[in-house]
Amino acid sequence: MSNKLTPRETDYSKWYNEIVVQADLAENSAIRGCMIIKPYGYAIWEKMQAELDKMFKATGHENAYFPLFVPKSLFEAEEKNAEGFAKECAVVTHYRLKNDEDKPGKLKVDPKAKLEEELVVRPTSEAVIWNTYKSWIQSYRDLPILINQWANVVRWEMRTRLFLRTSEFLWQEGHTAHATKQEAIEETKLMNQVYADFVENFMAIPVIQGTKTSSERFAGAEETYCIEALMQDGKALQAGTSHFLGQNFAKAFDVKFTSDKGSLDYVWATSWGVSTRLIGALIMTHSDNKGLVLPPNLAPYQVVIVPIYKGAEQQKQIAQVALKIKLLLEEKNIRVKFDNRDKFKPGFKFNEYELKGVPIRIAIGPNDLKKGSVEIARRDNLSKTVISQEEVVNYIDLHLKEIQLALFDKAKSFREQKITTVDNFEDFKKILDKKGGFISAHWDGTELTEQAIKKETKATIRCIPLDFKEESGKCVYSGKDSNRRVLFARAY
RNA sequence: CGGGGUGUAGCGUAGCCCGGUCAUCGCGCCUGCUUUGGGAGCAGGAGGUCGCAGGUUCGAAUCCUGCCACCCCGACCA
Repeated sequence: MSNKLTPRETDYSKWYNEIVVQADLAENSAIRGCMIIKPYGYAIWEKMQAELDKMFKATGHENAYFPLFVPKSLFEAEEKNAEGFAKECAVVTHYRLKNDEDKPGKLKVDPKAKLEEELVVRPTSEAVIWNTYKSWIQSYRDLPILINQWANVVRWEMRTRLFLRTSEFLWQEGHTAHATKQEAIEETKLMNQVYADFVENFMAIPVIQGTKTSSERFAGAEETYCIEALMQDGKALQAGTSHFLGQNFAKAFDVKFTSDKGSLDYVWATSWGVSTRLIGALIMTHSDNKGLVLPPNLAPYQVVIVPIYKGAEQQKQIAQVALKIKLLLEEKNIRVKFDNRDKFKPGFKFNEYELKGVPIRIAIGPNDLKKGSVEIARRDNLSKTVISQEEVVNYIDLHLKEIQLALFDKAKSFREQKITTVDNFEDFKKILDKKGGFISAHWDGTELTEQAIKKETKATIRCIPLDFKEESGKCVYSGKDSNRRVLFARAY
């Protein structure tokens, strides 16, 4: 934490490792790819959780919790879903260890403690949850069920990437059950909209809403809505998904209900989730070479006060001013940290809080005591100004809001500038290599073309934007007719 | 699983080709004094199975063999 760090532009892990998270447990490579989220990083996640939770509640959802283990027989019930995840499942086969006779002091798996049925560590919870819903649903009066779960899941990826694709990650997964197809589709869209609102308003990350092509769709879904963001290095990131699951899970788990007309029907389902991947998105959208840049709405503390003093007497005087300002700010619900540690010098602290992305820093020194002033520094544009102590509360209140908007605007204009409309494959490849970002192009709608483009360029169709305009044209690859453009990009 | 690379103190590294006061340097850590408006200075100090196991040799971080681990690129990633 206290080393000098000189991050390179796209090598985020180099320094957020130090401040937010540790990529893996160096001592134990068996669990490489798992995250250790340090307190500061976790505080950001807690803030995200809190805000999302409010939005879920406001749209009628409740929290619940389901088991970590999924019996294999349940897991395989929905075929497509099982097939999609099968290759990345951690599986529990035994439930006991015993002393190893051959190696004193060591343990080994007790072969007698083999489980009758293997347990899959959930890569997602549809199976356990729908197995439960079966017993909860009989009548249309039991519907809808609108439940969210905060949990960890495990996906044994061949290749992990800090925050973006870790072996274990934290997320929320919503699982809803509905009486009608229409209602389930509405729910799917609504939650995608909730995600878009959260990511744009709290995280200050502009997103594009759209639907996935069939090949990019969630295993077992009939339609996948998503929000796609663009990182500073020009690569796209899927920031959240909301799935319309049709009746696939209801059929797999035999979940039927008696409708208000007396018929026996299968239930309609949705699921939706966002994960700690969003922290990665946050970092890769706003950060600069000095470290993180946090939007005020998510910063664990929005303001840090750093005292500058010589000697204990002066430290005491400055602390008085600092604490007074802290109280006044807190009355306005502004989150403030006063860093009065004597072990570190001001210059060191300045750099540390820039690395941590604290939106506003207040410095108070002997000059300020004399003049009744403070120095204010903004993290987003690194500007500094001196204002009087009376102005502080209003000034900061105003500027926190301004920083929030400024971050969003900056990210949005960056993204707009990185969306390129392209009409032939030569340009497609050129833009992809030289400029990156999203490419808006015509596509003939076939999986064949999609795969061919992916193979040749590594670009995939990120989404079919919801707000597309009807427009006739020719597929950028095959030259066949197309009536709308889709967004391609190289993605994480 | 293929192709390439790397393993030396908490972190980052030099040394390896050509074996012999070689275990180097920086950061960090500890103690003391001076410092404090942008990552402090000086002085002193602690910290090492040189990835592991064999082999060659009077002598191995260095050469040979085997193994292990990690990184990058591919395959894979709803």
